[in-house]
Amino acid sequence: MGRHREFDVDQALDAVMCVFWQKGYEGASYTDLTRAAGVERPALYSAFGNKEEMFRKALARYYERHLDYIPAALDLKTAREVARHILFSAIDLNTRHPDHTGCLGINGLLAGSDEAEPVRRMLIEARAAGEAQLAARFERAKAEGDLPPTARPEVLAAFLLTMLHGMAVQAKAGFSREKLEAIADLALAAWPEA
Amino acid sequence: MGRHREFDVDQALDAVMCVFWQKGYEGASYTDLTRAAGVERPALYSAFGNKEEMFRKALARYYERHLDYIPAALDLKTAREVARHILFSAIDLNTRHPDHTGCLGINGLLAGSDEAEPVRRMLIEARAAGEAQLAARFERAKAEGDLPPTARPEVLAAFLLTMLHGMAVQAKAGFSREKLEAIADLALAAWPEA
DNA sequence: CAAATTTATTACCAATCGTTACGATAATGA
DNA sequence: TCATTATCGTAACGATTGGTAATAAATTTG
Repeated sequence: MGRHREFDVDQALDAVMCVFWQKGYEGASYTDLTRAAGVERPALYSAFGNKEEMFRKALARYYERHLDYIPAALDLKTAREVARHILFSAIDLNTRHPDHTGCLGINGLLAGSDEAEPVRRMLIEARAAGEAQLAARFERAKAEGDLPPTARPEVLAAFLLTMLHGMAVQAKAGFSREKLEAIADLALAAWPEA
Repeated sequence: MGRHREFDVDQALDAVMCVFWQKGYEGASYTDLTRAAGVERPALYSAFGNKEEMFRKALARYYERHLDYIPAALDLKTAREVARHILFSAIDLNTRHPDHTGCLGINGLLAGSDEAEPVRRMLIEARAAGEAQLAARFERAKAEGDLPPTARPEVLAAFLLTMLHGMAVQAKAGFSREKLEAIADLALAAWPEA
């Protein structure tokens, strides 16, 4: 019963996700968001809740649509393949869209007013969850003899994420895909051999 | 002639620098800045100009007070020593102050509204200048036989900065100094030997 | 001491922030 | 057809944003 929605909620969520991607959480105003979604303000509220919940939904979509290369990478055979796949997939993600470079999960993490701290914590926790997945995968690789006994899985996971986030920063600073790929190759040179 | 300033301009600049460090450019409001500086709003304007100019001055101070380890590192004997010194100095800087972790030069770089784009460009240019210095230093190292003939100085500089900025992100996410040091050691393992 | 000049304080400005009443509109069920 | 129900766009809310006039206080110069 009642009137039907005139806009596509999924499409609107994609649009606001891109705005958050480009400008971060606080940098994205409702004026930006409504313009991108092609929908007036109250429609966004009824569909997604307030700004923080809308960001949370956009972040979830980002993980499932654009960070799906991470679970895919975890299924690869060796730790090195996992690392290589993640690095180069991230480079592609960080540079493919010229109007929103870098990583949505990082762009809003570094700074913000006190009001935005719940969002920053949300991003920090999401990052930590990914790190834990990686560490577990490398732990398994070590047990399987795929990494040397001296390898420290949690350090390898942290190192890989550091490269990832560093490249996200460089991408925001305008680095080309080729330059990032050269960096990733250098990082892989530090990867321990079985 | 005229009345004297009742507050220490240098001290006030240090205070606002810390606020920018913690919250980024847009995340720092004048309410935050005046409270930190212990000075009313018009006094900040008369001393530093508007917010953007104040940030520029704070950034300049940050470079000369906290990023002075970079020019110092450039004078070291070998490229590896340069890299090592920069990495570990950055870790110290990123973790020494619990209330403003990470790097001021990065925290405001990733995201922001359209209004803040001049500041983002300012930070991007400052980053690029540092990268150019590093690349020149490693070029020299290659000429001096300190790096192998196959080494690519500009890639090494970019790699080092990627690690630096990645660690700045991790520091914002709460990484400990010990964890960052383990990561830095791993990065140095990728460094080419002469 | 008086004039001149600079700073400090208070109060205010227009604009924008995130959020929400409200009445009009459209689709359903009786 | 008519009442009900949900969504629409408009327009406004109070709070806060960066930025200033206006005035009081303080110090130097004549």
